[in-house]
Amino acid sequence: MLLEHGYHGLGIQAVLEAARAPKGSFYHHFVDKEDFALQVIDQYMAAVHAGLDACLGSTDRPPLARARFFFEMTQESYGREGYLGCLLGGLGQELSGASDVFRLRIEQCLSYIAERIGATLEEARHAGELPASTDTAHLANLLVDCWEGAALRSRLRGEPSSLTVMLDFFFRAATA
Amino acid sequence: MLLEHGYHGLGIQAVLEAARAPKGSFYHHFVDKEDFALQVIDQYMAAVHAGLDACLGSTDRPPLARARFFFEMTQESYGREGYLGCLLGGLGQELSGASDVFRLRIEQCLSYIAERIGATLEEARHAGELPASTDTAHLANLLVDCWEGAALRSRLRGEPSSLTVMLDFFFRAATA
DNA sequence: TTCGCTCTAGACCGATCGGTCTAGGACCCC
DNA sequence: GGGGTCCTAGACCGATCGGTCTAGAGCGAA
Repeated sequence: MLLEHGYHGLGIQAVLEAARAPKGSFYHHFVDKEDFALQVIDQYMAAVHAGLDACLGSTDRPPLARARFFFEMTQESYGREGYLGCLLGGLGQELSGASDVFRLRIEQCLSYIAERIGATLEEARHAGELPASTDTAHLANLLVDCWEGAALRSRLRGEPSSLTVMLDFFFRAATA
Repeated sequence: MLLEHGYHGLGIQAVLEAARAPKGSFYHHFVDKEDFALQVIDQYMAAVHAGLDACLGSTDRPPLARARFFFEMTQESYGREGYLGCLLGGLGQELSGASDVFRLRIEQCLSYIAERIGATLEEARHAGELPASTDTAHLANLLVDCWEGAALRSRLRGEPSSLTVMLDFFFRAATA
């Protein structure tokens, strides 16, 4: 719901109705709306963490394919939710002009993802999949940024082609 | 203000105070809040249109450099506003899950920008700056998407390096 | 002078907002 | 049985929300 309506567009009342929970319970579990949203982000990141572990930690693919696989799995999860894109991108855009708490948290999340991808890209570099001169940390951050842009476009169009086009372009260019 | 606070985070009262306008005037000029925001988008697009004309229409640079110049000028305008990123990206992320009016309008705006950039990339292709096999329409859409992602990251960090890194990567890859 | 149009002005409205607070149920331990 | 903890429950609160509405000022044309 937070992804669909955004932070300000989603009222507490609607959350309660969707969860069939009374207000007392909400404020027992969360300090306030901000805390709720931050916890939703944490939960989202737990899922991302699990996805990173599953995709990057496996050994049945070479490193570069493992990095790509993570994004392909992410694309599938978007599809299951109607191509509403990425929660981090959504909240990041909505809230970073007005809230440093969210801005820094979301920057931290994206940096974490880039760091994990970067480690795999470094493996790919050592394995000769990427040019030896590649700065894999920079490349990973660039990939995450471009992915967020493609996710926005996927969201606007309600379909996934921008994601696939971006991945194709990116991985072809990175290996050149 | 719409860029800083987002649509729902910005109340009419704050707009009125900033503009030193009374409510009667606001509702005289705009049907409702949605109309106001759509008009802000139109105004933003008028500025983008002017920037596209100025950057793409000039003849003192080759086509590819003209395309890049548009994004560099855009980056400068972001800088003047404190690196809050792109209004279209911001509103697109905030509103497209809940409002088809905004989703379609913003998709239209981004497509228009891509179309204009695509025409210049087509010139670049004819001039031999891009491989003959390049699908310039696809490439332009990809550039706009990646730009939006880099703009989000610039916004989160409050600085422009993601924009420059993305442009460098993109233009190097596109010409390869 | 009168009329019509454009625009400003702000009081007012009902609804919704996020959050506070009191009450009570369930469970466990002494 | 009593006390403590955890949690549910929802009435209540003041503030803000987007929008409506009435009044009036200014201007130009007839």
